[in-house]
Amino acid sequence: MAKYITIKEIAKQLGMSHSTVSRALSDHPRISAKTKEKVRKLAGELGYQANINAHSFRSSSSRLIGIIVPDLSIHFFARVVQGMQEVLADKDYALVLFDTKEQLESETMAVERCLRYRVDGILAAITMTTDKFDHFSHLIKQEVPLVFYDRVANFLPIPKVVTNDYQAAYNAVQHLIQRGRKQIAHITASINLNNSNNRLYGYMDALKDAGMNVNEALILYYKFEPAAIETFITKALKDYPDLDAIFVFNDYAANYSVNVLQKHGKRVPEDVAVMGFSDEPVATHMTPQLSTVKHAGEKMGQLAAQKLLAVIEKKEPLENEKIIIDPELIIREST
Amino acid sequence: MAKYITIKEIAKQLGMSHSTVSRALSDHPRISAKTKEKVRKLAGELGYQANINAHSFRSSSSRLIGIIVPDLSIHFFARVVQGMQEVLADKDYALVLFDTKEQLESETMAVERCLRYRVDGILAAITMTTDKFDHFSHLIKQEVPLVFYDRVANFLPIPKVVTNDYQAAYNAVQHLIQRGRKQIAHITASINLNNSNNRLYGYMDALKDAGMNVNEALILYYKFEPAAIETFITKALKDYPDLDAIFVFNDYAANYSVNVLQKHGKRVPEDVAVMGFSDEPVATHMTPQLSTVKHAGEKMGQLAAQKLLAVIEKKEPLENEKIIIDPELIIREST
DNA sequence: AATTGCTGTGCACACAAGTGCACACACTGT
DNA sequence: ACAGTGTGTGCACTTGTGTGCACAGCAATT
Repeated sequence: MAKYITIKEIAKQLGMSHSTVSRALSDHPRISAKTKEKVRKLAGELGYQANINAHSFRSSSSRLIGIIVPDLSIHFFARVVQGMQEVLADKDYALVLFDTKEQLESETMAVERCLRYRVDGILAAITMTTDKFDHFSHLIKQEVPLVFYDRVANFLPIPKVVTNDYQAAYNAVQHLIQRGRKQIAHITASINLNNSNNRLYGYMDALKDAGMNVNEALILYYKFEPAAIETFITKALKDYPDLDAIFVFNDYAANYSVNVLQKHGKRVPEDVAVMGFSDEPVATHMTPQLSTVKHAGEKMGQLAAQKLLAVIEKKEPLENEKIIIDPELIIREST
Repeated sequence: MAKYITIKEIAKQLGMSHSTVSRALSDHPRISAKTKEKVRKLAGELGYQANINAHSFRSSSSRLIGIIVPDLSIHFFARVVQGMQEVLADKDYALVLFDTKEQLESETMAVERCLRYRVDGILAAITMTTDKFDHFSHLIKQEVPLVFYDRVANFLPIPKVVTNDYQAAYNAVQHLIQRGRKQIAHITASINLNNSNNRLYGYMDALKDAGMNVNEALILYYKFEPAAIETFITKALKDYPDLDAIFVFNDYAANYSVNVLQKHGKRVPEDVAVMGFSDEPVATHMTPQLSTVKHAGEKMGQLAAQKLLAVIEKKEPLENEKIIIDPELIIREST
């Protein structure tokens, strides 16, 4: 069992009361310089570290922030968490991490655990399967500071940090059109996430605004079975031999699409341009390097953490504020 | 401020003492079924969650495990953390995450914070720049359960979970030799990590055992400046036109090496075979797909967490045990 | 010399939850 | 009727830290 050093131990060794030690360590004016020196010296030697646990009682602040992440192995989310830590560590908060593995059940459990650990606030991105929100409503009722990032439940009246998926998709498709592409397919996620829906609407509107038709046969609602992409592209190439661009909702699926196209003897970008979304590492590792939309993970993490701190520290009531990170196209070789 | 529900609140609303509520919730035999029912009903309605903080006082167990990671955005480490969570969540531990960004200073701070939060144990991988170990010695002195994973300080007498880097590299190079390669270069990391050193020794011994010479001119001690790889390969191709394989210490650098080779008009694997290390997502996303060595992140996380739990629960003294995960070659297109 | 002021220290309590112990009450048996 | 037994509940104390308040000790002022 760990032998943690407490102020009591220091007090015992110095023959003074624990309150004197406490005051000496917090540089209280009514403690003599001599006593302070003695206490600090011994604390240093013993490697004393204040028990945050005990401190949380009096201050009713645990100095813990709950981080709810759908899948940490997605590079974007790892970057978000890094951004959060940068901001939170500065203010002496630690991160309690919960990876929900895209499972609603894990998400509910994560929220419960956050309550038990009495976290000072929660940063959450919902799973792809989240269709109940009682656990979040409950947090709001108990006035636990909560900020959504990236994957948000729009109808819940709390701050949210998101990328402008609609605009990003619109710009991406507009870019393809400006490159002279006439027949642009789209692969989207067949789930109830605003992100992919907004990207879908951005795609549609960009086409419409350019006077082009939206063709449902050229839209794949992808359910994360790679084979569906191959089937879709094969059929699309047969039915629409003039297909000359695909806009894909994430870089992994875009990479897979490129592989399928190349298998069919299509050159990318000469025959078919491919545009991804997120700027994951894969984008620069593929051949050709993928044009994509920057999904600024670190920045999103920082903004979300800053917003949460503002809510915690200023005791602002939760507001339905939306912080939007503007999209940025990254044009590489695939378009 | 968050309105957390306490047993006191429940007791107040039901007009009984908090100890009765406490006993009712823990199904104490001396509480009537009627009382238990009333308490449980109200607890459910109010969304009561026990305060782990308060509980840690009496049990002197915070139910927190400190996770020290060099860089969460490296896919391998994200997988390790996921593996850890799988094991720890089952036992009702939560993860306090510290990303050290490969900085010794951050690592020292992370250890201090772990002490302040009174974590029940720590899982750590050291940074590439860690050359002082006082912070870890201090943990050992205070008997805080500690297990190293992947990046370990060998001389510290605590459990470690590692992949057999030597054997993995040996097998990888042996595979290249079996494919008929005669002139095999190696790119290693020029840092004091056992991992890359062991991979280097594995490379050397595989060559020697096959009766081949180790040529220092064909070894690059890489300092994470990509330009160095281009310079190295260009010079190696000029000086040794028969260069027909490169074994690289990680997949990202391997991917970059493939790009450089292709730029020089070399076909991979026909002219030069390339072998990576880690099986990061990039390995399957590149063209050609990269042969590499499996670096089983999730499994490593699970093993490390299990070992830590064993130390915590059985109160085993820290031992200098080494858990070795056997290497597994993944042969794809690049060899 | 007595009073006042100032400074340093210690005591007691707060916080949330759990537990040993004591006590109250109901019921049983003699 | 009363001791004995069993059951349900509350009190008080525990944990580490910080803070309000009281008080001790000493110096300065009256």
